[in-house]
Amino acid sequence: MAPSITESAEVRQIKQTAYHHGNLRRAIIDAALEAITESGPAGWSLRELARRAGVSHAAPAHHFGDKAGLLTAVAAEGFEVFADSLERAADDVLEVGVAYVRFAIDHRPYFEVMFRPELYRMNDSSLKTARERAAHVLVTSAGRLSPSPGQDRLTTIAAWSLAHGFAGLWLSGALPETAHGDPEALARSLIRLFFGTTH
Amino acid sequence: MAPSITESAEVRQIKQTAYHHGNLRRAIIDAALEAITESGPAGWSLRELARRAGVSHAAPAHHFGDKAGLLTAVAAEGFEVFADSLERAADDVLEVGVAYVRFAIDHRPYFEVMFRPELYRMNDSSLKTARERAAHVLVTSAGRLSPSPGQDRLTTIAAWSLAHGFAGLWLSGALPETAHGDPEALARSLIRLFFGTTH
DNA sequence: CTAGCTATCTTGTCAACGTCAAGATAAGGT
DNA sequence: ACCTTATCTTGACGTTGACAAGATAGCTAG
Repeated sequence: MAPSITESAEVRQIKQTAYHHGNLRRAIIDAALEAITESGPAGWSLRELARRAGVSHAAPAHHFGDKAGLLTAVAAEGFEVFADSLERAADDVLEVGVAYVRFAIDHRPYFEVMFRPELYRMNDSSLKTARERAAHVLVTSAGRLSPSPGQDRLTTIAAWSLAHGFAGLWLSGALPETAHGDPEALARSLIRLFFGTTH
Repeated sequence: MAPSITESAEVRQIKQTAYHHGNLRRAIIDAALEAITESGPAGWSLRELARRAGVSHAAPAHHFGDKAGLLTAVAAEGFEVFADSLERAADDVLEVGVAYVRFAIDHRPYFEVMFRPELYRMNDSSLKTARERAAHVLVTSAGRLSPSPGQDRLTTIAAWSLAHGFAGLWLSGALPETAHGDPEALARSLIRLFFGTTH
């Protein structure tokens, strides 16, 4: 550290009084993810995020425009991580479902924004492409499970609903006490129960 | 103004300038349901609801305490309508699932609050009893579907997840274009697909 | 190396918000 | 007829999202 000549990036990261933050965009998104984890996608303010990042109250606006803009960025990033996770499991249909549930639990703040379209702007291009990338994995992998050729569509929606519903119920704490334990293992059992014991 | 004899209830309902509203609690909840339908469970203000009901900005506080109090009342009422709907279908397991989805779509504003515990206070007693009443129907009816006696718990969670997930995906508009049409008929097909053709 | 250009951040402001406190009004029982 | 209580209003305070204008610094051309 402590470079002698120029105000390098390292110095800027350390001293909080610097005029330029260095990577405020990332810092605000990270602060938003933290805040969403603590109190949901609406339990915080832009000004609070700015305070956490050590900048003035109007600084975030330059990067995101407004609150919906920030949530659009969060949702877009979420769909990208989501699509990556699903694609990594795309070979095995069971694992796609497990990856769906694991994403919701491991990346809860993303998940809580992504499926709440009224919070952000769905016409964002990077968001749309990532979203379609994730949907593609779901449709192609779940279609393989179809018992009869005419039921691809139905089977896909069913598998998707099962994973999505379990994730949502788990996150909202609505499941009865008997459902405690490891959510990933439980999800695996659920999917197996439905699609036979092919795995 | 200047009523001749008595300020009857009819008069009070008509003239908006009356000091007492008549049934402000109901009016505010109804206004909240409307506002949630239009812009989600966070896209409105208490003051806006007061304006819609034609009362001053602080009037709602007397009935609900604060915003979370109002949302608690909405959630409690929602769980009661929900439990009623499920109980009415409790004979037929397939119909319980259909009733679940239909409630989410027909009473969307309730549904959007009920499964977001961070919005309200879960320790409300009337809310808890209605919530347990609904859960009881789900557990007992879905348990009957279990293929083997040891899998009651898993079967219940699976059926619940399927209905809940389909409802949530439908409401958020996340399903692909191929899934358009009548959601109730689609839900019926989904449940049949999973639990065999016993119906 | 320096002059200016542009991205980035700050400061100041505004209307609207949730909440509280204090007062006004009406309803209903004694 | 009174008066107690529930209901609603008025006014205020600190906070919020958004906007406008100014300050600062990194970058590029000359």
